[in-house]
Amino acid sequence: MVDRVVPDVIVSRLPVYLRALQFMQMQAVTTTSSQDLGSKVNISAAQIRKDLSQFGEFGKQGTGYNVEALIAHLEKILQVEKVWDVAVIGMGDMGHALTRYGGFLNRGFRITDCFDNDPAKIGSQAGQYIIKDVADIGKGDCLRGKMVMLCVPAAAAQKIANKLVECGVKAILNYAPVHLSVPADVRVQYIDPVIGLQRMAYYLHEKNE
Amino acid sequence: MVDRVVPDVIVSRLPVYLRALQFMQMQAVTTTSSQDLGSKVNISAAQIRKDLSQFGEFGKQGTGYNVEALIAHLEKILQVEKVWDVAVIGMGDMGHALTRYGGFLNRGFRITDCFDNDPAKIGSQAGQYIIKDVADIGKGDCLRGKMVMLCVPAAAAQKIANKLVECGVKAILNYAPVHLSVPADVRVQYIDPVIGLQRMAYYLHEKNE
DNA sequence: TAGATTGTTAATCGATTAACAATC
DNA sequence: TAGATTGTTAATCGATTAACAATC
Repeated sequence: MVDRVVPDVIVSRLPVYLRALQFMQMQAVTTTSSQDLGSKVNISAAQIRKDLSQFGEFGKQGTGYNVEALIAHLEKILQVEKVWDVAVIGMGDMGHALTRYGGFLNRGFRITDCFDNDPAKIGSQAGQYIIKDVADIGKGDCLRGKMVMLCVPAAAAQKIANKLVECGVKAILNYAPVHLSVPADVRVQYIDPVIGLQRMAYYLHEKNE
Repeated sequence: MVDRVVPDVIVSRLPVYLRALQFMQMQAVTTTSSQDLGSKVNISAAQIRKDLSQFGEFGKQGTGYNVEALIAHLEKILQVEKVWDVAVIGMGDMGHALTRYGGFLNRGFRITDCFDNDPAKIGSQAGQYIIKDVADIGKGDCLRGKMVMLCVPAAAAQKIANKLVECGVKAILNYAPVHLSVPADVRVQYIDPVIGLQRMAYYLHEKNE
C-alpha cells in the first residue's frame, strides 16, 4: 500500500473548510455543496471536491454534503476530534490574551501550562494557571507530545525553540517575529501581524494622505 | 508598457525576506547571498533570486546583496518606507494586546484609532488611545485609506467589515475566526491561532497520551 | 423523470528548480 | 586569476480548472 502523501497546500485548506462548516452548523444549516462552501471561503468548487477526494467520498450526487457528517470527517482527518494539550510560553500581553481566549476548546485544543522567565511572574496566577519557570522546561515538566504557542520576544525565540525541540515538542505556533530553525519533523506555523499588514500594503494605492 | 502583475505568492514572501534581512542588520551583518538568506527562511536560493528579479537587480555577482540596500528596496516595493495608519476595532484582550505591541512602528505601521461598541469602554482610555464608538465609523471619523485590525467576535465581524468597506478601507487584518466576504479590491489577511494549530495537528502522531 | 451535484480524469496553468553564461 | 554568486532561461514539477459520466 503506497500511502500517497497529501500535499501541504491541501492540508492547510482543511481547517478553513472546517471553520466554515462549523459556522454553517451554528446557523442550523444541515446541507451544503462544493459550490456553496466554495463561495463562503473564496475557493473554487472544483478545488474543494478535489481536496476532499484525497480522503474519501463524503458527498452525495445531487444533494451535496451533510454538514454535520463532513465536520466529523474533517475533524477526524485533522485529528481534532480529540483535544490537544497546548502550552503557552511567554506571558506578556499576547500570552495572557491567549490564555483568556475561549475559542480553543471546541476546536480541538486546550491550554494546560504557562511559562515565563520573569521571576516576578513565576509562581503567580494568570486566570486559572500558575505561571511556571521557563528554566524548568525539560526537567520534570515534560512537554513531549504537546503543542506550544510561543509568545516570547524575538531575541529569545530561537533559543527556547531549541529547548522545545529537545523536549520532544513537534508543533510550535510562533508569535515571535522571527523565523525558527527546527528539524524537519517539527512543524512551525507563524503568526506575525506585521507580515500580514505588509502583504496588504503592497497593494494599497497611496491614499495615506 | 505591459505592467506584468507580480504573482501573489511572490509578494507574500517579500515581508518574510524583509524580516530576515532586518534581523541580520540588527546583528550587524552587512552582506548576504540568496544562499544565505534562503537558509534563514527555508526557501531555496533560486526562488529568492527569481522573486527579487521581478522587481530589479539588487545583487552583485560574486558578492551577493548588501543587506541595508536590499532592505531599502524591499521596503520601497512593499510601500513600508512610509508609516501606515491602522485602526483597531474591538478592544478585547486581543485589541488591547495589539495597542501595546511595540513592533509596528519600525516596520511601517502605527495604530491611530481604537473602537469598541461597549458603552463601558467607549470614551475610556487604553494606553494612549481613547476608545471610540464603533457606531461612529463612517461618520466624521473616516477610515479611508487606513488599514484595520479587526478583533471583534466572529458573530460581529462580517457586519463591521461591510461598514469598513463602505468607508473605503482596503486592507483588513482579520483576527475574527470567520471568512470575510469583501469586494475584490479589498484585501484581507487572516490570523486565527486555531487554524495554525489544526494545520499542525494533522501531522502529529497521537502522543497526546 | 429532470435537475443538481458528486468524484475523477485530462487539460491547463503557474510555480519551482536546475543549470549556466555573465561578471564581480 | 580563481571562486563565488548573480539574473535568467529552459525544464520540471505540481496545483488548479474544466469537463463529464455517474447517480442521487
